[in-house]
Amino acid sequence: MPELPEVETMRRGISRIAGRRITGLHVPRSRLKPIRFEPAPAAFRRRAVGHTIEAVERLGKRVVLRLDGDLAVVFEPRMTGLVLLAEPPDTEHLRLGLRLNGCGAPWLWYWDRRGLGSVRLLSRAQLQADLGPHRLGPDALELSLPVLRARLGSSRQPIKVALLDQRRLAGIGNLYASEILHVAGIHPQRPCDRLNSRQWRAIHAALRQVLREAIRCEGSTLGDGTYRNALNRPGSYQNHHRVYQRQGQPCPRCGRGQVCRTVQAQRATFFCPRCQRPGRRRPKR
DNA sequence: ATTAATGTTCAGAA
DNA sequence: TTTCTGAACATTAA
Repeated sequence: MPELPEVETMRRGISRIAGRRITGLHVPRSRLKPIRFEPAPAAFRRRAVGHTIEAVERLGKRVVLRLDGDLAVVFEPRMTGLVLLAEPPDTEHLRLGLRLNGCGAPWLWYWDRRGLGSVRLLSRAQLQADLGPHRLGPDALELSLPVLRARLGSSRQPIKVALLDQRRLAGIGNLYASEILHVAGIHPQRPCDRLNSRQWRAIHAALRQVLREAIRCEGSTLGDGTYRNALNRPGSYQNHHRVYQRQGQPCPRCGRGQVCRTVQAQRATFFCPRCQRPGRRRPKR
């Protein structure tokens, strides 16, 4: 579930570790199936220990520690991964600890309940090959309106589905796609290539508004309570959700429509059928 | 007890 | 080229 706002919150929460050196690695033994670890823990330890964290960055939905020596540690939380400076929620699902030099919180943890995420140590070349611009589109937060339109405008995909494509633009996931389109007043099934300039402007504005507000709230902690910031505290944007997982409830915008749940590309989509009209068919000549 | 649902990414197919 | 489908995994709710 961590999407751009949650991952950005993680990044900010651990940014203070910049300048510290990795002095050790702890990989808890567990009965669970191990997460994707690259390279294997022994080689990871050999190559990472001794290097200094020069910067803490975000690439789409991933947290990247830039190390000296052209190395990078990439955390990819996918569904349930957390990057923490505080004590993890439990030890059962703890996957990795990085010991750092200096006083204060000397451990950086990676915790992942479902274990779909990964931790990788990559060279600059590997990072470029795996997460370069041909694999990841421009960051959703820094996207200008013309770039947004250039990257989505000619697609025949429904707008909701296109917003989730990380090669087109990076950072938006299932929750925020529904929220953004509700704020923009656009039906999620509308094909990209049939949106007009006014509608692209609305999507661009809504995208920025929703993501910024969600970051301010430190992300959304859903019902299962999995997502936490780096200090193991929940976000609060779930209290501002307009449509996500609110099917059957009245639309907070018009007050009259009932929020609908549908499925697109095997993912749940939420929208108000009254505020988000499918739009007219192409005018007859 | 079984099944569905959860959301992200990738491999492989259409 | 573009788009679509299923699998990966752990847990909870129905």
